[in-house]
Amino acid sequence: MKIDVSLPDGSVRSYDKGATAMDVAKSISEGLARNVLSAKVNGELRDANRPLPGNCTLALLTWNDPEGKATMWHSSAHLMAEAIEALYPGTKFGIGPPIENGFYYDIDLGERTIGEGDFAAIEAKMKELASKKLTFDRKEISKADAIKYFTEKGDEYKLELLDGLNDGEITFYSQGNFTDLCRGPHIPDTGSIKAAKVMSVAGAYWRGDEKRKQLTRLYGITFPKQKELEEYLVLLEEAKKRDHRKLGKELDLFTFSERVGAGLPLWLPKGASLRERLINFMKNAQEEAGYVQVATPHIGSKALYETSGHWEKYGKDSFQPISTPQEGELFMLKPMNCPHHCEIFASRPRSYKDLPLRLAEFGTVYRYEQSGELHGLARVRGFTQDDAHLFCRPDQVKEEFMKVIDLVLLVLRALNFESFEAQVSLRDEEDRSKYIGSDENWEKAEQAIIDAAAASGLKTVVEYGEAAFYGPKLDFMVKDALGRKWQLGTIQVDYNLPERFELEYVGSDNAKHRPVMIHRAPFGSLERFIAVIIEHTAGRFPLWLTPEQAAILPVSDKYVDACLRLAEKLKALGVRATVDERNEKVGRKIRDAELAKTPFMLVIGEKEAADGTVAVREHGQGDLGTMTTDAFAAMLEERIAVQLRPVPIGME
RNA sequence: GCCUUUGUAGCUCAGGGGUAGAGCACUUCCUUGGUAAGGAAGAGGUCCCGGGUUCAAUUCCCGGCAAAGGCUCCA
Repeated sequence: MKIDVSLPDGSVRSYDKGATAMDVAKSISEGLARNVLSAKVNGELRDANRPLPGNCTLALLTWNDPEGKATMWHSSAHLMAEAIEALYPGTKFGIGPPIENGFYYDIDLGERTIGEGDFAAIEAKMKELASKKLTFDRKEISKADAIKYFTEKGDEYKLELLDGLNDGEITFYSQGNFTDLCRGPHIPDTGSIKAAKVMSVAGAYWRGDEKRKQLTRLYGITFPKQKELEEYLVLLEEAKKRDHRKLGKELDLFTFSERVGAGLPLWLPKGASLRERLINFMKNAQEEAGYVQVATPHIGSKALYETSGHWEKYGKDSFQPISTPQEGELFMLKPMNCPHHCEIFASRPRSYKDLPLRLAEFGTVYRYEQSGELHGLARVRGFTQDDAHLFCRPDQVKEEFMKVIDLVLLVLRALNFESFEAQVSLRDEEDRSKYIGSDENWEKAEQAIIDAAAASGLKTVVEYGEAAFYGPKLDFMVKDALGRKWQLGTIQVDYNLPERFELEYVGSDNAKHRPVMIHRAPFGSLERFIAVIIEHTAGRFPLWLTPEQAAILPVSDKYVDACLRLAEKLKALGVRATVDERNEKVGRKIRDAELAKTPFMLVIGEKEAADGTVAVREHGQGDLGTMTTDAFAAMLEERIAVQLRPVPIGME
């Protein structure tokens, strides 16, 4: 008996019945066989050493495949569990899944506690066990036997997990002295794990339920090469250095004050100027795209949010209504701009000829985020959205949506985000109670997004349960310079709010029609966006955006006057530059300007003051030589033009 | 919101039941120095806030607030 195996390259190979994915790998090359971690058989993840079920499609997964990594880390969780069981007998185990960077295992150590000081011992034990090349053995087991095993072991967590499983679908995996309830798959043996590190320890509730016992969650990561672990640790160090909270302080961009309140950022002059430049950039782009600016207050009556549905949905978790001397009068801090914009649309009769109407506002909104969620600028309670609402006819939705996609891509290009993906965020497939509006409207909106994204040539991934409560979204996830993912811009199609606000326009048929709304914010929020660009650029902002483009450094205070005149001249030429008038040596001024990440330093001494030139030094590059002031300004202008040049849109 | 940890000068941090410490930053003076830290002197603190224990609390205990990490949540 032979079976046919179709490989991803399209080839079909024939094997004896009972062959495993590993056998297939060996038949291709020894090297591949060494690197195989798991396999995808007919689209299903399986152990590489399990016999293939018959004719099938097969993809061999290695460390280069995300699913291969996940298999390795899942197995590593088991390995860590074995190490923990060896070091701390009697430990009970919860769950131990792979995560984006590594894995964790939730454990119950009883009276014992574990701290960073214990990590080294666990790592050593893991490495010792890994080097034994222990195989992961899969075993199908009856529910009764499984219960018996964990009852004898006294592990109530596993028993609870078993409770939710059906007889006949239960499997155990064993390696060395450790046996775990597990669906698998696992790597062939622990020999692929060459480097292991326990990263951190934290508390986590059993099954994420705060009413239940808190277990100890141990995070770890493993690699097939020691060198990769070292590179990973370097990356973590780099991420720490780029932390926007740290850089925000060092670069004088923003601050927080206990007295003002948690999650309420205070923009310092440099940060505010940077923010202003982002706003102007977006205003210009929007003006070209036919938007009009509007402005609305920071509060609105409670009734407004009852109409929009926000009160019902988020009222109890929001900043509570503001009362006035008048009995029964209540106002809310606005959590979104859309209700205000709906009322602008409704302020007079609208014709189909007026559409699309694109109302834009840098609107500051306030949301009561849980205290534990606040995080620098990335998660705050008061923030400014580059918000706009497009009111259009149903037949305009697709084109308008595609234009918004172009705008988002323009923004990503201008800030050098090379890598990104678009996520179609749809309703939760099961629980629909979280959303307002009819199924019919939702389906129209979902289809509109999928169509527009496809027509724009965007590659998308679909996520269920990520929609806004009034409509589905297209969210842009960018990868920063360190490969970390951030959610930035969002575009949403909404058939529901126009209904709730009874918005209408008169069509060419002289009848009333309901417009469709598109909500969109390419930056998302300025706060979050700035947090991301700080970390993406490590504080070395693009020249057009950076608060200070050049530091003018007099060699001694004899040349301060010349420097001040130079600053005036540069200002007239559109260059942002300030003079370092301190009584310090030029070496010191250069050092401080370098640390402040100022892109250019202009050293002015006797020679430059006399002939009106500047000695230019570039951040991180060193001395560029002497040039005229005009030539320097022209160089800046040219560099900025290159940074902002529209690049033909090409997807990843 | 929950768990753990932390909170000392503008910043980074040491210390410790009995009158508060360093480096950097800041002020003044000296120095006028050409591409990553010139020198000296000085000023600067409600030791997060409130309560308790104690002869005595910045230190120990309790409660709050804030921050970090994690969990849950996110219009």
